[in-house]
Amino acid sequence: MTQDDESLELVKQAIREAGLRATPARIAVLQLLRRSSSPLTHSEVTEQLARSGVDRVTVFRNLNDLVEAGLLRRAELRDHVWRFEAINLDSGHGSAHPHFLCVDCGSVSCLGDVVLTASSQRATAKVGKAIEILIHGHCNDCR
Amino acid sequence: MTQDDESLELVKQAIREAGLRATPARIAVLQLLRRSSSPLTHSEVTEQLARSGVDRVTVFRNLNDLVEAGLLRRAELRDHVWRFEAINLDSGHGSAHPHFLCVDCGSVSCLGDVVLTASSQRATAKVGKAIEILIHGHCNDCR
DNA sequence: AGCCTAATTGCAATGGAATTGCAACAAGAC
DNA sequence: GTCTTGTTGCAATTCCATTGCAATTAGGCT
Repeated sequence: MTQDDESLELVKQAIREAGLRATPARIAVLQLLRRSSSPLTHSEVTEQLARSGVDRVTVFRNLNDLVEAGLLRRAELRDHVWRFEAINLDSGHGSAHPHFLCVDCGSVSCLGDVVLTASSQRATAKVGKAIEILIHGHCNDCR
Repeated sequence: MTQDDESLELVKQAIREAGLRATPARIAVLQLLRRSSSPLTHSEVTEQLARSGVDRVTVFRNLNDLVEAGLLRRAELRDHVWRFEAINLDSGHGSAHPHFLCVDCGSVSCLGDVVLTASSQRATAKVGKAIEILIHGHCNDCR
């Protein structure tokens, strides 16, 4: 079994486990993003998959479906265009933890041990119940 | 001189110092945002100023002009909508501060006094330079 | 106060991302 | 194999943001 066959099976399995059908278009989208070293925009994904005859709208729906299924993450830089990134399951996504989003390259890093000060937690609670903390900035690779 | 006259003069002065003409539409936009306690979207600003007969496009251009002039800040809070916030050098909103975005109703609050713990700041610095902290959650009105 | 010019406005038209409706099609359970 | 239901492709549409252009006006100048 080649490396590609293996990754193909992993991708199929992940899609099915998420409750979606493993269609060629869906597989291609997830595989492309898992292999990409940086988040891709919808049009970048479309461009790649147009050769395989996949429709723009299908790419769009699949990206959204995969986000909803928890296999992709939607990131937004400052150009008002959605970017999509595969979520890597190995790297401890068990408990909720803050993320750092680089507004230059779009990469997302996990900040496992970042927390608010006690007084900040109280201030936040006054406004509502926090479910996610996201820090925007310029990552060290982009400077 | 009333409070309003005073703030009107301050707004006019700020616009002129930025190298722009103090037109009624421009004044209204900046005044509205300086009085708002949270960032407003373009459509929220438009809605407010439509009564005064200001065109959508004019609002748009003025928001952009004022951002370019350094009087407003454009924030992207992950819901794919631009929000604009006055940069007021004397009072809190000048420096970067965290925002709380309700994922239910989309309302935004400013959290002036929320900060990370010292160790969290160090952890963040390892990844990069933070420019905005964003907290998502359910606001108290939506529960 | 009145004039002049460049900045600004309003309106209509345009651009482009994202979405929807629907008929045709295919994945996967039986 | 067949059947059901999720999925796809295409065209049309919605929504947000921007642009071109003629009409208007702010603010410097006399």
